[in-house]
Amino acid sequence: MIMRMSTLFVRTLREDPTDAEVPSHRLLVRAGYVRRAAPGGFTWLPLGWLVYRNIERVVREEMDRIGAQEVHFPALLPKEPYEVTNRWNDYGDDIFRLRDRKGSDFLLGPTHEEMFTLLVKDLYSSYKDLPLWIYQIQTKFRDEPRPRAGLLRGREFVMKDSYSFDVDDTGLDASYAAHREAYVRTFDRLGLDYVIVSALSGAMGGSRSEEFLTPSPVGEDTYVRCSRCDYAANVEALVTRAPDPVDPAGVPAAHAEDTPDTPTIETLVALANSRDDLRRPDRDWTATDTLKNVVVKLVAPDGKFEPLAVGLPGDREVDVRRLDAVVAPMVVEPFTDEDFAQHPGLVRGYIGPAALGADKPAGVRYLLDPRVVPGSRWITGANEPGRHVFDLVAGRDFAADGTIEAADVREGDPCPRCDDGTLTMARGIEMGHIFQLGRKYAEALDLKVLDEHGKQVVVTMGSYGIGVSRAVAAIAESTHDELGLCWPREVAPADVHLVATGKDATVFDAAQALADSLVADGLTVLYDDRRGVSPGVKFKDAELLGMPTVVVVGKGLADGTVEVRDRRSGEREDVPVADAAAHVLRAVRP
RNA sequence: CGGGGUGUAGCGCAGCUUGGUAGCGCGCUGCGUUCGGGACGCAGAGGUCGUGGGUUCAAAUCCCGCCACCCCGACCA
Repeated sequence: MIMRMSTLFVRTLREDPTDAEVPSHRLLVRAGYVRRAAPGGFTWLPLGWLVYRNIERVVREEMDRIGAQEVHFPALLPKEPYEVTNRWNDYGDDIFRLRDRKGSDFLLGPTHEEMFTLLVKDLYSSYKDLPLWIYQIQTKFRDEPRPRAGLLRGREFVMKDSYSFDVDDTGLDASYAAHREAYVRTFDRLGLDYVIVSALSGAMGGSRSEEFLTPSPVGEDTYVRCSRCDYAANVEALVTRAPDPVDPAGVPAAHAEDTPDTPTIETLVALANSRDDLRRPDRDWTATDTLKNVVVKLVAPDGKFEPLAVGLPGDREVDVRRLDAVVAPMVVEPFTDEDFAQHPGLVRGYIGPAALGADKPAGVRYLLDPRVVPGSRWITGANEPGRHVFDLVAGRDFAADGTIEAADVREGDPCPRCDDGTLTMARGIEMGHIFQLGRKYAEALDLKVLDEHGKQVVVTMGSYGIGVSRAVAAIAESTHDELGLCWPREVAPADVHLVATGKDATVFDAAQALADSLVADGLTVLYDDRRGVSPGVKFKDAELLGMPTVVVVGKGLADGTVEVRDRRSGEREDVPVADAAAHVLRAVRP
C-alpha cells in the first residue's frame, strides 16, 4: 500500500496543543493521529487508525494462536444480568445507564463477564465442551470522573476481553497460564517494555490476578519490585511482611498515664521521651512504638456506611488508595466531626483498642496492620482526652477483628517474599490484566455443566483484558523521543516514509519508482510527494510522524544515491539507487 | 466532589484592568520567487469571542448561572 502526503487526511501541528499534558497525547494530536471529539473520547485519523489496527491484529493473532475464539457482543446491554451479580449497583456512577422508550434500563458495557457467562450457559451443558476460551475486541464505556492524558484514560475505549471456562481449578490454572503466555508474546511483539505484577482483582472478584504494566512516569499505577528476588506487585496488592511474633514475657502490665496535650504521634513521642517516669531505659521511644488508630467511614454503593478503625504503627499513614482497593466496592470517606459526635465512645486523638472491635459498645470494626503481631508492645490511646496506655501487648491485652493492608508502602520496605531484599517503587501504565474469577459469576448466573459422573458442577472462570486503544498511547509514550513519535515496526502505520525533496521532476520520478518497487515487495509506504514544500518541513514531519525507516530521495540522486535513515537510532547511509529497494527491505525485515 | 487556572479563526496567542470598527504568528487560497533542516514577497479567505441570562444607548470586555478543558487533591480496569 502507498499513502501520499499530498492527499493523506492529516494535518501536522507545528506547536503543541495546550490541553495535552502527557507526551503521547501531545504527539498523537500534533502528528495528526487522533482528535478529541468528546470528553474522554477520541476520533481516529487515518494514521492513528492504522496503528490501532496493527495492535488489534497482533492481539487477535496471539489470542487465536492459543485457540481462543472471537465473538462479538453488543455494547448496549440490558440491566438484568448486571442486577443478578449486583454490579448494576456495585459499579456505582462508573457505568453509563440509559433507558429505552418503554422505560427499560440499559447500560453501555463497562466489561462483559455477565454476558459471556450467560452465552456459555445458553449453549453448553457438558464438561466435554470445556475448556472454552472466547474473546472479543470491543468498545467499553466507563463514566470516569476525570478522563485524562488523552487515550490513556478515556470514557470510551477499546478492550480485548477474554474469558475462560473450566470444569475445575486445575483447568483454570492451565487457562490462566495460557493467557499469561499469550500476553507475554503480545507485549513482546508490540515492542513494549513491561513488568508483570501481582494485583488485586478489585470489583471483579476472584483470586489470583496479575497486571502487565508498562513503566512510565505518567502511569497511574504504582508498583513495587524487590531488589533481590523477582517479587513485583501493585502497591494495592502488596502483602506486608509481618515480623515474627514475640514473647511478651517480662513486659510490665499495661498502665494508663496522663499525657496532656498529645493529640498527635509526634507530641506523644516527645512527651514520653521527656518524662523520667515514662522514658525507656534502653533507647528513646519512636513513632514505631506507638499504635495509631485511624477511623474512617466505609460507604457502600447503596449509600449505607459503617465506621472502620485501622490500627497501625504510628510512623505509618493510612494509604487511602490501598485501603480503598481492599474494601471495594465500598469507598473510603473521612470520619467527620459529626461522625465523632455520633460515636461518643471514640475520643478523637486518643482512640485505643479498648474501645474498638465489633463486640465493643461502640461497635466499630477494628482491623490491624500485619506489623501488629502477637506479643508486640505498644503505646496507644486510652480513650480519654490527654491519656495514653503504655505496655499494651497485642494478644495479651487486646484483640482485633482481623488484619488489613492499608498502611502506606515505602521505598526500602522489606520484601514480603525473600529474606534480605528491599522494595523499590515505580509507576506504570496498566496494559493488561489477567485474573482467576473462580465461580463468582458462574454461581450468580447459575452456569453449571454435568461432569463425568453425571453431577452438576459450577464452572470456574478466568477473565483477561488488554487495553487496545490504550496501547496506542502507551507505545507512543514509551517509544517517542524529543523529535516526535517513533513506532516499533510491528505497529507503525507504514514501513517506510519516503521523502522526495527539491523541485526536480527526476527526483519525483525516481521516488515514485522506488515506492512502486517497495510496494511490490509487500511493504507499506508513506510517500511525501508534496511539491513546493521545503525539505525542512518534510524532514520535520517525517520525524514527528515516526515511521521506523525514512528514505530521502533528493540531491544525492545526481550522484546516483538515496539516503536511508533509521528513525530510532538516527543512523544515515547513502546507498546507490539501484540497491535502494533491497537495502530498505533488509532494514524492514532483518 | 474540593482548590487553582483557562475558554477569542484549524493550531499557538494578544485584546478584557479603564465597555465603543475583533487583532497577531503559524496554517489555508491565488500569483511570483525559493528548494537538504520548519523559505520570501504581494493579494486573499476564515471568528455565534464556550454557552445562557443580566447590566448598559452600546458587552470579547462588567455581573450571575451553566458547560468544557488543564493542573493539584479526592476518586478511579
